[in-house]
Amino acid sequence: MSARRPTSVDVALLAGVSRTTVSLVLNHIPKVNISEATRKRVFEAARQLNYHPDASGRKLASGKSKTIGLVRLQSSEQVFNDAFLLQVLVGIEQVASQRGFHVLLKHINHSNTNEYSQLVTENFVDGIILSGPLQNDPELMRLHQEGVPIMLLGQMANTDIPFVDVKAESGSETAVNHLISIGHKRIGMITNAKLEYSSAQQRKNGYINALTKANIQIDDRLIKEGDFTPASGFLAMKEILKSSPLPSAVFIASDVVAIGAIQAIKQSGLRIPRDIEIFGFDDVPMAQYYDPPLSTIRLPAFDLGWAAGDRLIRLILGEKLDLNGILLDTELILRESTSQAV
Amino acid sequence: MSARRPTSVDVALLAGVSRTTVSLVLNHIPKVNISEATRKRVFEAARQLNYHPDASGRKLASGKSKTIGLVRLQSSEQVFNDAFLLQVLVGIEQVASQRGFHVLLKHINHSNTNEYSQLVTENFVDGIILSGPLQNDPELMRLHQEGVPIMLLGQMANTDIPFVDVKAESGSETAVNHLISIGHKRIGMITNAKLEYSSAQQRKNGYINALTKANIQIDDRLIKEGDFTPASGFLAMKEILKSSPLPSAVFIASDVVAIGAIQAIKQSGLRIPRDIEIFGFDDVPMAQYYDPPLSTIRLPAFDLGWAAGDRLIRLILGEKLDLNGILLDTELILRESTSQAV
DNA sequence: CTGAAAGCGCTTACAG
DNA sequence: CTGAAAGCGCTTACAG
Repeated sequence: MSARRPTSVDVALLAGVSRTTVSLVLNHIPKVNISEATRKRVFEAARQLNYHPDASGRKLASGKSKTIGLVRLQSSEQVFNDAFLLQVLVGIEQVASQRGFHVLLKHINHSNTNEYSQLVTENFVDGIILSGPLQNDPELMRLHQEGVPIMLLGQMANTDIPFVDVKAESGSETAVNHLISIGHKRIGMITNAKLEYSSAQQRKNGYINALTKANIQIDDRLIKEGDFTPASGFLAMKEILKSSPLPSAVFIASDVVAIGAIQAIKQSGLRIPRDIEIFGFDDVPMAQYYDPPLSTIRLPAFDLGWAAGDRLIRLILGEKLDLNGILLDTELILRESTSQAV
Repeated sequence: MSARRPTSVDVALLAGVSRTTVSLVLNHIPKVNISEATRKRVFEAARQLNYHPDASGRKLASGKSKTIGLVRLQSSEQVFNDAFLLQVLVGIEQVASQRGFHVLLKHINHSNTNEYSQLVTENFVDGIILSGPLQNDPELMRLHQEGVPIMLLGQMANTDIPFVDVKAESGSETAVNHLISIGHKRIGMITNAKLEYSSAQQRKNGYINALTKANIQIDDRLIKEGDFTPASGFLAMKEILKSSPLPSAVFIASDVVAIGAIQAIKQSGLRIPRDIEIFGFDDVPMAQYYDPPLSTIRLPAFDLGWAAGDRLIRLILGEKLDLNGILLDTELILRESTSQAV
């Protein structure tokens, strides 16, 4: 940059006050009586010099970085297909920017989970949002023990780490109940991910619950695992299509995985929903443009991000949270991939 | 956090050296002769105390934040549909983490473009990557003039701001040439975005070039504007379908916009590619799962992110770039949304 | 209503 | 081969 950056000293000099006053005024510290006239002079001087406080100076003195880290445990391929993440991200960003926080993004492979702790141990961020927590992550537990503000997007069993999640289990149950209500008895399932992801286990539980309550026998041969990608859905559906008799409906716990499964069905010459009905999960923006448009469970992705950001920031600011975790509702979205009639 | 964070003083004390030496050793400063024995002691002390240098202290002293900002000019709705962004993001992240940089993400609405300059004027980041530059952004020019390291993902006319972009114009031309080569004479187009985005103008230019060189008259009634979303593609295609005679093929400069257009075509009872052929652009991960799978122009999204990150970091480190801008190649991907035969 | 001073935790010439 | 010292630009008790 040209010239020298103006510092708070320059502003103080120009306004004829101390640096203390400059800081007090510019940061809008409440409960300090500073005359209107003085405030005016400070603001004017700052404007005139085009002064912007240096982030690192502020950070060092205050101990706060005003930055939150969004950490995501996923491989690159998984990320590429994550239509959901963007909405969450925007939710986080919006609440963060409202509160004067910045968002740092970090993708981590499973292999080196400890890489993200660096963010926090170097005081680079004031706290982190961990998306897609694994059921067993010792590094995470260590950080939590040390008092690092952490917000889980998802859930972890046997911990008191605060979280924001969606009622995935009841969402799945609703989906499968709907399939049962329109007459299906043989219902397959493809998970959204490996079961070590909490979201995968929850969604599967909902499926099991619905069938069990309806006294329908669980058939393990109709349950396959996806792993976030369309390709995994394609493969899983190929497997399911080998079973006999075929299921009349398949609940796929991820819209993105579902698109691959749909292609497998079409390639085998079957029609949706005539020959086989499909139910998704997530309601990604594209789902209504699938052919046929996908019945699914809407996840409030933006709200999820917003809530996680909001609660993490409150934690950072030292507020006590009323609840350790909150669960957002899902919504049943019926489109043409399932039959309308009862 | 429990206890007090260990500082470099603690390490120095334990290792029996000065803070200078601690800093020199831990940062692997080249060209300083420090005995192996001393180095060992420092490393051991740091390990023992679980010492991690504080980012803000380092930042303040060195003047470098080791962070780059990724700024994206888009509305929320546009972001939600941006399948492309994630791949770019991962590319940027990977090169950044290799070089020890972090990535800060910021989405900005057109309305307040000056919001992103704050990142840089507060020294929060060492430089920024601006994705989706508008053709007229005075704030950007100001930052560039001040010497702020900026890397454009896309291009801006009449500036010498460094950029990384894709050969979009020739990519479009290739796509349309292909359509011409298989016999189409009446070819429509839907842009990916409003023409104030450089990428939109480039892609349209390629379309115009191809038609012109083939001596096909441009028919403005067959050219509609998209704006990143499937919904915009749906609407644009509805318009095109009102024209008579109908085009036999439509080039849609965005796969995401194309999915909406495809739905409009199906709703009108026409078949793809039998009645109308569709050519996309971007090759988003989902494109091969469209029905029919979409012929498109592949954008090297990851490479684009990687190159932008790499070059920005080199700029930040004070290296001279050989070229002010680089252009990556696209690739023709033929699938079933266009007829195979010549 | 406002200021002088200490301190946050590093890096980096400079000196020897 | 290593250290003493200054300085980066803020904030924040403390004092008056």
